[in-house]
Amino acid sequence: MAMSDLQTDGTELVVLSVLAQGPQYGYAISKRVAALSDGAWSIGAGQLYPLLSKLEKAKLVSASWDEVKAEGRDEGDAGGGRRRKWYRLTAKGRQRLDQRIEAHRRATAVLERFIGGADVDAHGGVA
Amino acid sequence: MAMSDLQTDGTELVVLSVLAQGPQYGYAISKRVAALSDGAWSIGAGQLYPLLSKLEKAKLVSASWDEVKAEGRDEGDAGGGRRRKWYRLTAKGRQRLDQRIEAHRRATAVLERFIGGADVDAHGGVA
DNA sequence: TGTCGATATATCTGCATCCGATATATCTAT
DNA sequence: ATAGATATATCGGATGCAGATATATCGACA
Repeated sequence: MAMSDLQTDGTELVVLSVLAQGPQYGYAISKRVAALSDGAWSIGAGQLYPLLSKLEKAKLVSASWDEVKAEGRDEGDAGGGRRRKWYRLTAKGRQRLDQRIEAHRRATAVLERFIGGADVDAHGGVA
Repeated sequence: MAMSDLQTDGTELVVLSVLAQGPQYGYAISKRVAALSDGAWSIGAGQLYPLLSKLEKAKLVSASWDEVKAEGRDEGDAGGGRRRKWYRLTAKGRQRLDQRIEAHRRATAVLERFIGGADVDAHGGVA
């Protein structure tokens, strides 16, 4: 296992986490990421949709287009455009998420060993 | 700022951390990473040397070849091959390391918000 | 003496990912 | 009518990862 545990698709972990809180459609996912991170993170469309496709092919999520009420729309949702594709986590996706969370915690713990050593001002000469 | 804060060269952070504990040459750095991570991580030569070159060009580290004692070698070092290139952290490199550490801590804190939500079994149907 | 494995540095290259740009279309508000 | 937000999707340049390859020295063992 190479160093890449630190990174290997951090986006996947975040998207899977959002989906663990309930079904969402793509655009809402990107908004949720921005909101939960206070604008610090953003997932662009060019990254999100390929990722969702990949997750769908891997059966980590299942997807379905919603019924479009062309007119009507009596409900109070001020919501936007139609043609929404909803994604929900599969059991397999939930397992993957748990794996990724555990891998992340392990990687963070290991990294702390490196950082901990570096935090202390323990070096001699600085050129 | 995109999601890539989570990753953006985790290798650089690790190498800089190792160098913060004192000057090292390339091969020793890769061994130290393996040792400190209990073999969980490894930095291949194909990744390490280009990175060290990059860090040197960016003046984050300074490098110098050691004097080779062709014969002699009275000291007790059982050490291996010659032609060692030693790297040491510069002041600029130390600053970069501190930045990277802080960025990592921020990113980890944000990620915990996502994971924290996902940790709780708070989703409805699993397909 | 001869060969093997470890030490040591370095480049090349295939693959995947990141993410800005582009395309299309609908809905809301002014 | 026009602009901006909503919504999905693909393309392509830039970058990074990591295995393969190349070269050379040193210690150990038969």
